[in-house]
Amino acid sequence: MRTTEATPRRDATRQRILDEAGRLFRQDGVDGVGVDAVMKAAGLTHGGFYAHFASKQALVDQVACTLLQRAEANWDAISRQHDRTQALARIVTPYLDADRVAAGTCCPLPTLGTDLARHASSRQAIGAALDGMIAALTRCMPGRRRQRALTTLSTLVGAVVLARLSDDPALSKAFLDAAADSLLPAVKPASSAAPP
Amino acid sequence: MRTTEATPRRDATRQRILDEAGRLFRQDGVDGVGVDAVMKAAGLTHGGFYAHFASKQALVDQVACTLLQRAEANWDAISRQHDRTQALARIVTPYLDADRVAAGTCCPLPTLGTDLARHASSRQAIGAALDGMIAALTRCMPGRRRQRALTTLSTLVGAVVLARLSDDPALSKAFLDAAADSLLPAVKPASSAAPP
DNA sequence: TGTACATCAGTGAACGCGCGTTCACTGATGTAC
DNA sequence: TGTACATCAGTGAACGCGCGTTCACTGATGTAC
Repeated sequence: MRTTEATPRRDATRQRILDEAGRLFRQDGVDGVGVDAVMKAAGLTHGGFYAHFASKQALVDQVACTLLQRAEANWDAISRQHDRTQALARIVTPYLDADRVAAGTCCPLPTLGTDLARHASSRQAIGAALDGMIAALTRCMPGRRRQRALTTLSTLVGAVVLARLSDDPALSKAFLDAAADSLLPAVKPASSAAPP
Repeated sequence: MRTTEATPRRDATRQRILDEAGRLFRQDGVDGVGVDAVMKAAGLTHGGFYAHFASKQALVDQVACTLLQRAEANWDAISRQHDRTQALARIVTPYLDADRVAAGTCCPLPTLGTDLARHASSRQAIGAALDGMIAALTRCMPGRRRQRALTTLSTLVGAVVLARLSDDPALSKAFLDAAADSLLPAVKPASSAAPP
């Protein structure tokens, strides 16, 4: 890798590579997207990649950290700026947005979760971001019960995994809507067995 | 691929390949496990693979269908042989078993979900098995509410995804336990359930 | 201001390794007589 | 029962393609004077 100073143009290119890689990795998986495809999406040729990243693995690490830290920062801000109920709605609703899931701009946990569990690298940064997301969710729970935040996150992640897996668009949407209804009881008060 | 009759010995070998592939694919992902590794795990050399399967893709399809249909049949039987509450416990408890998750013998949805969404093939069979699993879960819900079954499945899948992603064993177990507590509100006893 | 030179981001051909796949062959099992 | 032959499951060397990686080169940008 060439080791040169940072430069406006260089930084912009690097950011474009990161953005496109983030989108493509979430859509087709780390192993399903080559360096070639990432660079092409960024409007470049594959050879230039190594002027920005030491290896594909380094790109994967960077993408994972960036996306998770961004998600954590977002949830953290929301959970501090709003009251419990509204904060939860502002976290859950966009998370379960069907368009976002389809476009590959959703949370990295459902789409890259299994990939990251395997390409295990920089797991420390991943763990820190995960802890932050849990802390933000806990702030949204009645009584700040962490256990309930863990379950909420599980439901969110599982719903997106299953929505992506479902061939039938109706079933796909049903998973997302069911999760939203269950996690935001204010919208639909039918949910009976919510443990206090 | 050689096209010969079925034979006891042939069938046993084929089954061994399927079993090992199922375990390895769930542990390390479809792209993380080569034909070589699968055959080695089955006590054979890689060359013989194509006497049993037309291609690696064919093996992936077969493994996915087999595992999902087995899970569906298991849930279906449980949901018909027990009352609602106990059936749910017999489904949820082994699903969230930490040892099973670690050993790669858990449900294929969390581990292969994203893989299958990408290697999209035989999605029809996958969809059918998924429908069956939802139907079985619905039978366990008060009022047989399908929406609640969808959420339950999301929570189960998400908890396993997150447990596998977590570096910290304590956090990993916390995801599984939180989901179990949330999905089995009344019952506390750890009923030893039958294997799939 | 224009010219000469240095530096830089990006190009694209080429390399090499891994992995899916093929195939000629082998040792074992089963069968006919 | 033993011998000869056919069939089979599995072996392991080899092939070829894809993809990560390297590198000599190019055109553009910036700087010195």
